[in-house]
Amino acid sequence: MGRQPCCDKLGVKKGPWTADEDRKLVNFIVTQGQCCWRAVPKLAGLRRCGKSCRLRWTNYLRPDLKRGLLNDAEEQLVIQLHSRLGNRRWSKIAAELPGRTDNEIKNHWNTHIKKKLIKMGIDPVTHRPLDDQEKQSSGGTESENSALLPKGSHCSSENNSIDDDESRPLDPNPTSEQLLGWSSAPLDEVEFPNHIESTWNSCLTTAVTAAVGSGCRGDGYSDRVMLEPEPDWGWPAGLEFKMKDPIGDELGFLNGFSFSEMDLSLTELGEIS
DNA sequence: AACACTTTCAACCGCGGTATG
DNA sequence: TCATACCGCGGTTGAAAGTGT
Repeated sequence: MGRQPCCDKLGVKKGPWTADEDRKLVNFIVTQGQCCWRAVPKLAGLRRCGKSCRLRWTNYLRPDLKRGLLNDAEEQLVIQLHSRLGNRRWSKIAAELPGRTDNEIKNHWNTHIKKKLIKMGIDPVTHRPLDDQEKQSSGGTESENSALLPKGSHCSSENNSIDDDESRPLDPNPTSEQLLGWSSAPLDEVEFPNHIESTWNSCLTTAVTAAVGSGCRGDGYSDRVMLEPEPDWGWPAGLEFKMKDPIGDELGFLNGFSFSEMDLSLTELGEIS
């Protein structure tokens, strides 16, 4: 003996919502609040299934929703988060963008961002340059195939914006540095010793400490830390510290923090050399 | 103006995890 | 403990709007 069914499938209306249905649903939720969705259609006088009501409310009628296309900053944040979380975390991505729904972000990704990335020569699934992947499939070396995750500055307006000027011819074979807007110096890769990989926090702390010591800023990711030189400091090369995440992506991540803001000593630097 | 084709996005579907009886 | 419904999620669909010829 289980629960009662959510709704009688017979007589349940499907398809686009009418203004009258919207009004009924909004009136009900505004006056009664969100209770169990199963009861909503009946109490609100709607011939809809509760699931449909919930979807309509969360994706369209909620008063705190923003309208219109995602702006540049939101788009960049989506790209950044998608590089870490992938397609299976739209709800987590949406949680980082107030007023936006997972459905909206998913749609925007599929209709706009994906195409822009492809046009820029970046694989929207792996976030690596497409030509790098060709090299990899034809036997490129590990260093040639350095993974490139977009970071805060990756798509910033000053360096490498995803702009709307689609008439401008694109470099058919952009280098990874061009894609990132970094200097032409090669990336360094530091493999962490096993003992440092004992926990995510110790890895991150060590990498961040190294970054501070190197005069870099950057972003923390679930499985790596991307480092970029401060433009004014004249640091010669971008650095990438690659590390495993022993815990998994459920641990959370750090959004666009500045290394210089973190109070870390430099004593752990020796651990990665 | 008319048609074909493409793009957009709201809504649906089905699945997995959780709650309930 | 088990069967079943609820909930939330990601993937997909299809009607409407937009664009090209």
